Amino acid sequence: MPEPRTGTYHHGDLRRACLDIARTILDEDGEDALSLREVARRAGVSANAPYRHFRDKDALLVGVATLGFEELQAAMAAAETAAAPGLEFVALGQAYVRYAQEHPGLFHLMFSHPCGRSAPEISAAAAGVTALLAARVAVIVPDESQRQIFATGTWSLVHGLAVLLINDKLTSDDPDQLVLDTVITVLQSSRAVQAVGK
Amino acid sequence: MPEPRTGTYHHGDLRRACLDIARTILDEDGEDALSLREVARRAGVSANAPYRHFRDKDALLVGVATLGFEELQAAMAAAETAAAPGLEFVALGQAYVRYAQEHPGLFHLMFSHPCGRSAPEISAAAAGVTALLAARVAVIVPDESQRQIFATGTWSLVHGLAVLLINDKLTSDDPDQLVLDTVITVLQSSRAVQAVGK
DNA sequence: TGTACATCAGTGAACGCGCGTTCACTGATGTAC
DNA sequence: TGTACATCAGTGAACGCGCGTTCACTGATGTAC
Repeated sequence: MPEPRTGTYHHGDLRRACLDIARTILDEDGEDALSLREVARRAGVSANAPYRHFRDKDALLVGVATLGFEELQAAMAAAETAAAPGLEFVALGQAYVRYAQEHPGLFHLMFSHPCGRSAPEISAAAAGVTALLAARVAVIVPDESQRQIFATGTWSLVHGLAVLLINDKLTSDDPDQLVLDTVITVLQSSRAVQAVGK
Repeated sequence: MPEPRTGTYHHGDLRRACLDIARTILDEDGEDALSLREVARRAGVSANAPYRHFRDKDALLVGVATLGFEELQAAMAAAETAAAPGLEFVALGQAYVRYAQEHPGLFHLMFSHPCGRSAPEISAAAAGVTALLAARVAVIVPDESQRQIFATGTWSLVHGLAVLLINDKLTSDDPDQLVLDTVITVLQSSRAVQAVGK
């Protein structure tokens, strides 16, 4: 990571700086406050310097969203590794919700911005997250025919929690516990399904 | 519903017209396309005529979001009434997801716009929806201590499905079936929990 | 090692745009007498 | 029933703003010889 050589004409790593600044703006002031000009301003650079690194505003957004998915995946993977045996899946969900709460603006951009519908870069990064979930589901749901619906259901559950918490539609002083309680309910159901299956 | 008297200076019911037009813009062109000026334009009225009916742009948004919650509640109530015995809860979820898919822009405004955080009008309308869910939960989950977590979990699940479907993160050619499958999974869990409780 | 030159990453001024909002106004409506 | 007048719901022009983006430019960097 090349430190910006102060005093020089060139910035050092303006692309990276723009991405970081955009993240900060998103989380602190929300999507409406995120403009290319504001990013340039905070980077201490002229209004169109970012155009050397991003074709247009959308390209910046795509970059930030992609970064977000990669970070989310890393956070989830770390939580899964650190989890107590048997609680890996719950840990994934908790990390997911935690990330959303720590980066509400970014999370919103990642999942709700129109640019995410067309950018393959974002889709690829998002696929990393879902793959992580799918792998864990494969471990805890032996019945293959149940896996897809279980994965979709739990992902939706956790995503719904994240979104509702972010938007103050749900309040909890202990989101980790909330994820645990709700996900455990579904986990029990999966055992019930297996029992029924026998 | 007073029809606009064509040819007269006065519009008839500009307030209502603005709300309807705003809804349409939201669903057809998204939140970014929704401006007071565009609403006025489509209503065939001068740019500041809406100010006779809304203090500012936020007031219009609050009005639209409130309308949305009332409509959502009505749609859910109707679905609940029409449902086959035992499937009322699933019907509520299906109606919820269906409404989201039919009105993606509006749904997004209702749940994700900052103005929703401060407007008591919106909170009140949203409470109507959650009350509907809570009432049904009370019927199907006899164990009172389980009700809250069950209500939160299922709401999140259904909300997550809605959001992910709207944003193309999940694809399904039969959303009703998807809701049924995922919610049923949780319903089975509730029976499992009851069984365990005995 | 030194120099010429292509390329890269910035600058600063300017563009047109649509927006929210305000102003002074006027035509339409409805009510008191 | 007719009229004076207050009020309501519009008009049209204008404001300042920040935005995305483009232009012609220049200083810094790195490479070929």
